[in-house]
Amino acid sequence: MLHEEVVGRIRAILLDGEIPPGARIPERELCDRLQISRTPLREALKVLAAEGLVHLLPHRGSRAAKLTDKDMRDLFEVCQGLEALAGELACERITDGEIDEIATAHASMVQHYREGDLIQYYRGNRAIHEAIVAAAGNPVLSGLYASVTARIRRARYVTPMSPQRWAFAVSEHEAILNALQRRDGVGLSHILRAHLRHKREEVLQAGFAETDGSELALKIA
Amino acid sequence: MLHEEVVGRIRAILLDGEIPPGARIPERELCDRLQISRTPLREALKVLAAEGLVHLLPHRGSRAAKLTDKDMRDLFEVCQGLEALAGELACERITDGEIDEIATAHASMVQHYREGDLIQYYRGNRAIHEAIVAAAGNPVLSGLYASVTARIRRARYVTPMSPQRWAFAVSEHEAILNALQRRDGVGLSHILRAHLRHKREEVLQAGFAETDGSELALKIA
DNA sequence: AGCCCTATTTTTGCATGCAAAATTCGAGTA
DNA sequence: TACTCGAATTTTGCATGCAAAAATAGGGCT
Repeated sequence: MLHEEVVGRIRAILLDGEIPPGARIPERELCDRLQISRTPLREALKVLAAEGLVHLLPHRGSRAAKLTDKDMRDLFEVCQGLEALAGELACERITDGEIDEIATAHASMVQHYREGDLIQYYRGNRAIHEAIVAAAGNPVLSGLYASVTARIRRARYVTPMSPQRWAFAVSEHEAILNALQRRDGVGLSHILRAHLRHKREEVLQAGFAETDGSELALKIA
Repeated sequence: MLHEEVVGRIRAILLDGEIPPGARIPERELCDRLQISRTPLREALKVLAAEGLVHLLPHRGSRAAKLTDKDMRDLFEVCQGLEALAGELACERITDGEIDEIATAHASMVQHYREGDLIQYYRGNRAIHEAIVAAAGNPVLSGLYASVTARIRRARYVTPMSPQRWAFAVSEHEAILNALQRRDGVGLSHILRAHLRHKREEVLQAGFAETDGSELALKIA
């Protein structure tokens, strides 16, 4: 198994919440599961620590990172900046074909909205945001965006929405598509920022800051 | 020696160009120099690879990353976005005391300009940009900024400037300080973007894309 | 019982060793 | 001389083992 694959698999385990935020990362257990020894596992953990997904405590092992409200706010803030930049750049560089693809994805997402399928709606939603970032044609930007969005993915794409809020989010997406089709970079960047600001308020209001295992147990109980 | 220290020291070696871009990273030699074994060294190299400072080639070791013109453009583009965001946030959050500190740093930088001391000018310049980012009060942003700017540091703060260009850069900095003092976030973000765009054009025009050891040898010869 | 101090166990962090892959070197050929 | 093919050497990637630190358990004390 390649180094990048190890990193990817552990990342997935963390993002899925299989190891809940704040919980200790069972080194030995992961070694057994991934069929690797401690050396490559620990290499991967250090990389994930640099990404912010893992906290390393000297001589005390590693824990799945736990996001506070402040972390969440900071991450959304940066995400707004990155998507705004991506929107502007995308409008300069996107091809007609790519716009058509996004329009198709948009239509499909709206269909899921009409059907009330939140899971599929979120899936399409995320694909659109990622397509816009990809259209910016800047791999550095794509990389930072991937790293930042990974950390807020669950909050962003799991939080339930009120019918009003959902309807409004869809209308924002209409505006996003529209600005993209007009290649209005400044307009698109403003809409994206507002769109994400709203999402952030929603997430924080829902109290989605991550808890450690014990608090989680309390919440579930 | 702590893990973070190992990463830091290797990063410094790479940023100083002691191991030139494109050159092979001599594992054994670094082990001797840092007085550590291969295990912690390799952990650090994987982290630096995730940061983009090192390229890992499976079964072929690691090399100091080499920036192409495109990489440089992409990095500056993202840097523009990050500084613009930082400028807006800073105007919302910066204290009067912090503004005074930046004003002092600015005055000192202008003095270095008058004295024609480019090295000291760049040092002060960098301190101001970093202070603005710090004033944004967003550690996630600060982290990404640090990582992006590290990669373009040499290009950004080493390229010589024509007298006209230097004078203009100073005038841009006057405007930056002014916007900050007026807490004009939108204005500041525009100035910062333009400022960085000009710097990027300058750097690319100077042909600062990084070369590998052999090309470097040719340039020096 | 509650608390603290010590002995045992577990876990961490790193050096080392070994198999596999890649690179280098050299002999043989054209 | 230039080139190719193959053996020797070096380097990489990982499993393992060991010393040090931390967590845990247990016994004695108040």
